[in-house]
Amino acid sequence: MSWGVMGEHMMGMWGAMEDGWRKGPWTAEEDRLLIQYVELHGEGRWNNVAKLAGLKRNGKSCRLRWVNYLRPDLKRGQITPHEERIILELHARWGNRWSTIARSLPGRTDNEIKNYWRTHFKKKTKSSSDSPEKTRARLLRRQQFHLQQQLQQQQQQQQQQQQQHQQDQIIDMTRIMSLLDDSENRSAPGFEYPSGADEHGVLLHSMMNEYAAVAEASNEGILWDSLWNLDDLHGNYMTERANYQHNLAATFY
DNA sequence: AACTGTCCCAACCGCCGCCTT
DNA sequence: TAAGGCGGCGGTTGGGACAGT
Repeated sequence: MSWGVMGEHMMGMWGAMEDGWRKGPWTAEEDRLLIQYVELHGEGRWNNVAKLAGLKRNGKSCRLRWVNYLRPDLKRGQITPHEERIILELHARWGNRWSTIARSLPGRTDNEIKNYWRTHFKKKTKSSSDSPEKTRARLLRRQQFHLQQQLQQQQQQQQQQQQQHQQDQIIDMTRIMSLLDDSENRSAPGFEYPSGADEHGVLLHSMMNEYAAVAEASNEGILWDSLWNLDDLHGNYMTERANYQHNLAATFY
């Protein structure tokens, strides 16, 4: 049963309007009204939605629905290995600043990344007690399930791909610039990075060179692989960083 | 077949900072 | 300058789907 249909079914229960506002799952009709509102008035001024669109939802609920679900530029489907690595990398640097992390992943929401981190981190700590076979089987099943979902979403994504490609190139440069900032901040008082991270600067320069080398190719896959494979050239740094990530994560759970 | 555990995701809640008046 | 409103953010919850027992 879809959320929309279910929402309609549950109007009586969920729809109970404390303070005059509806809560719970959104119906297809509510979605339609919200999309219509944003098309006409743009994002923001969410408290006006009730007045102008006739929705019995408060502003926060409308904003959340739009940002996390209805926005046309959202990327559906499973988090890719590249995205996963970016999440790990940025989480190691910024901690639970999900919205900040989300800004580096076009089409992904803070909510999505937050959910992903929680479930996958929990899985990792827990699965240490599982047998490797069990873990593999579970992952395989899940991959098959997601593959089916991806096929359905492929067509939709193809339409967005061209726009996405341009955006990704901007993000690549943003990443490099933020690393530059980070590199500068390392000398700032109070900054602590794991020992062995001296190669950070070298890594950064390698990335810059690599970026310049592959930029001409204008191939997203090559670009990202080149950037991320650099990690493997800096084993010590990565080991230290992994420890750092582990310790950081441990402070959150 | 029924129950249990796990994964995943949508949605809500409460807090905080910014902006406007 | 203070107060109130609003939007953004991170944490948490609830529940469906699915697999394992």
